[in-house]
Amino acid sequence: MIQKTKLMIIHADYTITNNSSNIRLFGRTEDGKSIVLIDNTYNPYFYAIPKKNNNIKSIITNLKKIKIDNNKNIINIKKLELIEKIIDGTLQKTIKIHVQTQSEMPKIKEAIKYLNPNLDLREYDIPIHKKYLADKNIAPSAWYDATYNDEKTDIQADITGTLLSLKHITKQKETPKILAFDLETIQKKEENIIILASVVTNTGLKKAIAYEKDNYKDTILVKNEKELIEKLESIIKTEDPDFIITYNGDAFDFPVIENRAKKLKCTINMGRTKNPTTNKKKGRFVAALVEGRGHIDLYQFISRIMKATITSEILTLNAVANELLGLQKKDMSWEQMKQYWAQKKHLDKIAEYCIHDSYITLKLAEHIIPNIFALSKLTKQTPQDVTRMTYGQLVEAYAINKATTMNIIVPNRPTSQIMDERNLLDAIKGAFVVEPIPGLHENIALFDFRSLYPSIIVSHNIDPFTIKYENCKEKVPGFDFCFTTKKEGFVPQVVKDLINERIKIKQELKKQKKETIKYRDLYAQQYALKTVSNAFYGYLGFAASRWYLRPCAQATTAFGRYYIHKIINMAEKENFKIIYGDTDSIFLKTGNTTKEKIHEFLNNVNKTLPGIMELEHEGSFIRGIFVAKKTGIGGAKKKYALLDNKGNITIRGFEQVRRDWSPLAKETQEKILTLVLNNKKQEAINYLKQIIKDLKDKKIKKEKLGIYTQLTRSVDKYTQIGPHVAAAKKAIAKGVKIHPGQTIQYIITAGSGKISDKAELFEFAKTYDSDYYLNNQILPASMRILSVLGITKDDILNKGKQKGLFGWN
DNA sequence: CGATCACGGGG
DNA sequence: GTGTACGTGATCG
Repeated sequence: MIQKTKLMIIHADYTITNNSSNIRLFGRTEDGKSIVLIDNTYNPYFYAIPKKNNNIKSIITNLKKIKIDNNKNIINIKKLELIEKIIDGTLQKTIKIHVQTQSEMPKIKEAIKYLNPNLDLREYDIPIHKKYLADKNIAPSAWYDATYNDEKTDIQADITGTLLSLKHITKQKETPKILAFDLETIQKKEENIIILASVVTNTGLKKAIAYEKDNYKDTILVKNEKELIEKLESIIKTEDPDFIITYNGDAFDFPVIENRAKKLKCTINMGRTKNPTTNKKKGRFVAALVEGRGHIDLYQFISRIMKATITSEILTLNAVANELLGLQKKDMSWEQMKQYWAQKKHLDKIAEYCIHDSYITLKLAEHIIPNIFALSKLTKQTPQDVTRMTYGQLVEAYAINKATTMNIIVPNRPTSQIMDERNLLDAIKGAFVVEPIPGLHENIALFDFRSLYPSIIVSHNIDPFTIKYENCKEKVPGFDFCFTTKKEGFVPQVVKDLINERIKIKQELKKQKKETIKYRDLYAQQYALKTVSNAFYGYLGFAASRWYLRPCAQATTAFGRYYIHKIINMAEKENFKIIYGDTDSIFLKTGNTTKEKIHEFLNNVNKTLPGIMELEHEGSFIRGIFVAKKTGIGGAKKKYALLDNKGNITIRGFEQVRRDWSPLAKETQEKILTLVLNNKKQEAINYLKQIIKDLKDKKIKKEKLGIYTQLTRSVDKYTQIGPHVAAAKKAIAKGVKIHPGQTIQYIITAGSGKISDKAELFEFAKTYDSDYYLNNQILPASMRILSVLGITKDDILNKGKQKGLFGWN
């Protein structure tokens, strides 16, 4: 029976059943029902472009004859069409080749290549469901009016059916059902075993699952770990969320579940289809994909996309939730949890901790999902895909969609050979960098170009089909070519649309009240537009790019260097001192300059800039510390810390917060940085001296000196014996069992020889090596900051002035 | 010095 | 679904 509904599409994929192609659209209806609509009318296709002088008719006749014997199944081309497409800027006759299923595509492609090697094959390397969304102009996470035929399938959903039609509608409210879960684990032998889990939904569920008894709140007690996993699965199935949310679930929670499920002999399926949940390799990462729902791993999205706008240097759940929401995790250290579990005490505290983690993850998802949806709509990728895409991939998806609507054939992905060739070329000359003047500076103004590279691409019409090598009025600085402004190129056109759309939305944004849904969504939209337009330049010069346009990338950075130079010259004329400049931003020492003067400077600069280019006053700071780059050639590293008049500290590049540093080194660096930025230089020095004294007097607690490092393999597989390997080897000799993948804690003990000679497992360490912790941990971490204030190691160690304050030798 | 190994997130 | 993706610092040899 023909039915009608309004639905929000949350996920899409492609399957082959009974040798026919199915696009599955998963969604949620207006009245909260889960729905799956299947489109079985769409067949995969690709293009074959004949050479200009080829006889197209005879090519088509030959193609029609293709018959491949594939295990008694005869494969042939389903349909051939002769159409016109834009290829390399001009309209050309093109053969569109439809096939039955994606799996037949490579075989037919082979056959065509064999029969007619001159044909240029295109668009065979775009996943089918992505092509479908581009062709039909369907955006996931948007709302549609659908008509469908009611039909039963084996997919778990309130409504299933065959899609008849789909029409986009505007709808403001988007409230998908989301569920966050979290695991607590303990390392046992080579494995992480699950001790507790928690689930929180945006419809009010808040539960922990445990299998050891205690006085819990909001906790379901099951018999064992296996039942815990099964309970988690069954809760997810009953709750039937559109999105499963985790924080680092790709790399941790899902692989742990998969491993344990295998060991405990149960299969795990959190999805809507009959296929089990799998962890798929994607390059050096693993993605945990749940069929029929989206698995959104917030960490993936934050570390790839939102990192650029987050001030925190570390991206732990605690740091990110604290910055974006003001929420913090409950206080419980890793060691503490291990102890509770070993003693089977305070397990209720672990449950509380775990529920709170899920809760924070859910709140973070509610905050971030508008951004994910906006990017999803813009690039027509599913939210699940968007959260795992890099900038380059987002640009590529956007460009593929644009090309499709403009009747342009998408260039192929480069072969690995071509990529190697591209990588062998000299690196494209990058941005201009003014080395920072090291030290503590007062009254700093930060200026940056609004979307420098996109605005250069548009203002100078940078595109492969607008390049001119003759009759140039204004050449690209340092190159012998220019770009004609007579006709607009594909790249500038696409980038201009993105920029104009963003300007429109930002104007609309001004009219809206903050804290409203409308405001939130518009903000997310402009953020998505900014994300994609800013990434365009990088994509032009990226070796794996379908639109690899080396001269265009070169021209873009050349103009970038030209304009930043120009600003610097203008600033110097105004007697502003340049503290640091990089790519699109400069830090100026403003001294006693008034706000008016600063704005006058800004206006003067902007009058000289062409097209849509614009310099902005990003902010002023009362104090900042800048560090010269440590070594050699290449781009300078961003390394500075700033303090604004509200007491906010922005830190860039002091990324020493790693687990292979001792807590003492981390704490000391943090403390010193805060003191220095608050103009308490002497206190910082005193603090450091006190730490050093305590270290020498053996007053430092052992816990502050432990260093965590993972053994990635068994100890006999190492060619280089580092401290962690040496410590492990000694422990094994004493009968301790250490497994590959285990993270060990060690201490550098007193003694002589190499560092690794002195490394002992935490539990065996009776002493510590003050010199090591001083010279290899505390001093490097602290001096990175103090040295820019002109303080030397000798000043700290009181060398040369009075001999050994605490009797070093 | 170059080669090797680890970090990131999670627990 | 054909993506084997980074960029940087510490220690060994």
